[in-house]
Amino acid sequence: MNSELSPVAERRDATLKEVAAEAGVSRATVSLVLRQSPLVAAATRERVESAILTVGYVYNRGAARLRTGTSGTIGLIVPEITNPFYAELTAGIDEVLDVEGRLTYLATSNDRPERQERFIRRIREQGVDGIILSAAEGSSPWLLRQLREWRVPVVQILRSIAGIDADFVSPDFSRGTWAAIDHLVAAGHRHIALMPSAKNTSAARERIDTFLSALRHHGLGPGMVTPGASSRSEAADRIGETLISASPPSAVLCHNDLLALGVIAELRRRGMTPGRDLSVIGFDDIPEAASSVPALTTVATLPVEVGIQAARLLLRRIAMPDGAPERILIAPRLILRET
Amino acid sequence: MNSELSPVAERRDATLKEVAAEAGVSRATVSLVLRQSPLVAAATRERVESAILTVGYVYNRGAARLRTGTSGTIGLIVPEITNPFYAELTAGIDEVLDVEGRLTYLATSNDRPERQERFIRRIREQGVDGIILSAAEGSSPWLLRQLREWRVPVVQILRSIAGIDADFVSPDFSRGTWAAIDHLVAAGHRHIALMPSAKNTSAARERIDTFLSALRHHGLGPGMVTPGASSRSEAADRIGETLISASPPSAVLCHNDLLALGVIAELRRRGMTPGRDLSVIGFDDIPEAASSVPALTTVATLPVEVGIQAARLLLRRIAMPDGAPERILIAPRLILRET
DNA sequence: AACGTATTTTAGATCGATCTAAATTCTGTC
DNA sequence: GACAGAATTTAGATCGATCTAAAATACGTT
Repeated sequence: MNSELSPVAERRDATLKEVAAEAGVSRATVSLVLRQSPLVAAATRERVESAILTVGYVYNRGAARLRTGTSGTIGLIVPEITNPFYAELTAGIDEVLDVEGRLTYLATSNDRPERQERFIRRIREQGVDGIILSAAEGSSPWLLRQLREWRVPVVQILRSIAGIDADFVSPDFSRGTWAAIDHLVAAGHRHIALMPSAKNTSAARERIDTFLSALRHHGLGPGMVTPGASSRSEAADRIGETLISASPPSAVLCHNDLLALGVIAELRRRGMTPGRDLSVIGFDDIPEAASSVPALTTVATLPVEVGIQAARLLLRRIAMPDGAPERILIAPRLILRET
Repeated sequence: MNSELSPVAERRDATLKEVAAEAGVSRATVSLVLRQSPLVAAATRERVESAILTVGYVYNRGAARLRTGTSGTIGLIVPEITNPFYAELTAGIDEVLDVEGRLTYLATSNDRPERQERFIRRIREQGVDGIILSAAEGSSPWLLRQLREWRVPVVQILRSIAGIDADFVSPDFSRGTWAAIDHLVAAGHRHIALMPSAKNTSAARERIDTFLSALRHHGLGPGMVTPGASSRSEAADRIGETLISASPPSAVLCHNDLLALGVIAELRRRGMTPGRDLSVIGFDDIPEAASSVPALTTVATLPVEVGIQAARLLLRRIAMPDGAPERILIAPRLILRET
């Protein structure tokens, strides 16, 4: 290298002012061109547009936000992005926002409320136009009230914080649970167990309640709920304990596919055949469900669709902050495979 | 409800000015308090801090960026978030940025360069401080040169655009490939195939080149490279075609675990035993690899670690824009299971 | 050519923070 | 109590856009 101290060029992006100078018009005119205003004459517009290219202009959205109050961004908070369900959901959201020209801030809360609140504070500082929230386990209802007071549009997904009538998009877990139980009962099962999530969320509680009602409706006793699990291996342990109990079930409905796959693995380890010795049904229909051996029977919850609907609802809410809250439930589909 | 037209309160967030009024000091002083300046007297600081709470102040980072030129955000571009590898990588990045107090814009390019460029333009308008990029297939080298000219710090991950000496973090695919081939050769295999990705990326080409060199090194002919695949089912088709060829291989190394799982599924469908009739090795060690039946032998590429290193490197680069480019390769681990 | 109307363009204030340079207040000393 | 020097506080300009209200220009009639 030649110059030892080569001073950083410190080239800042070109601004409106430079474009205006290049095109020989005022800043206000350039601004009008940028916003596609019909006010400006065709010839002027062309001159400005080529000036924009020659000076390499970059729109400064932060500066614009100062006046317009909108940033073109939204925040997405999920418990964990490594869960395939949330990954697909994120893809659905991204699809909608991309065509709308908006950007997404992503954060994973790891189900820790304080991390979630930290993130919310930060995106508020950035001036997000709205938030899609799958609340961390243990989030306080106070949080949602706070957000409402701040007038930040929020759409909740999958999990809803109790006691507040807010926008909400989710698979219809209740309907999915009914479908699974009806199917098992029709197949002759009389002793059915539920393996719930170890997490105490609205989505988990809803499934337990529905499970119990469905069994009662079919006249099948109080119903057996195993201890909760939150990973494959925990699910394997739980099903192991359950199988040696006094009256083991002939079918088990699991909170999600990961747990169901854990159950299957344990059955095979014990030389049992999933689908014959114990029927297993999961929730979600993650890619692995179709390709596992044996293939998993499951309730598909269509995460991409949930994401798309959530994004669309948020956009509507941003446009109409005082409209009535909506509740959108995506109908799940029972997918019969081998277990 | 009582008031039919309840006019939207249009309550904007409180600003520095209001805090200043409440605390009886100037805006400048409040600003100093916010930035933890040692200049301000303890008593004043306290007064300001309580004023901040009582008026419900929200820092406006957009306004600050106008003066400071930094936004506290970075952009992350991945081909697809639904790939478990990228999901874990994202989690690693998120972990680092959370403790650093920064926010992440997430976008998925779906391997479409125009979508990728659209996203880059948008985050530039927002003034991102840096970008972590896993370039879409077919990205032009021009893009990276452009970014450099714009002086946006960029760290590439996994895939690197040719011809430019830039910051790069990736699993050491070459080393992983050697480890897998050495293992197969030591196990007695003489006819080894590679099933590459259908995508033409640097990561794919590197694996093919290394595979060929490794075989040559072991004196095992030119080496057999099957047509590429990019999904489980494509992998199944490809391996089907390969098995009926004149001299079928006794082992196959796959571009990633998803392809390897597709291969295994096809073998089972044909009544063959993976690991005996055909050895199969994947790349990545996604969660499913450990739990599939039979469990998949694979080269673990430690996505979380890659994410963490990439985030740290980007932060270093933002702090020192003109430092020498770094290349960080994460050593993979061969995990022997049943295939 | 003069006039009224319609079309374009612009000057200057503004959004909410930071920065600079200067003003103010506080200390300790004599 | 006056003064130098340190510690604290502040007025006002500034970042890059948008907005308002007014100015400049063009156009069609008579």
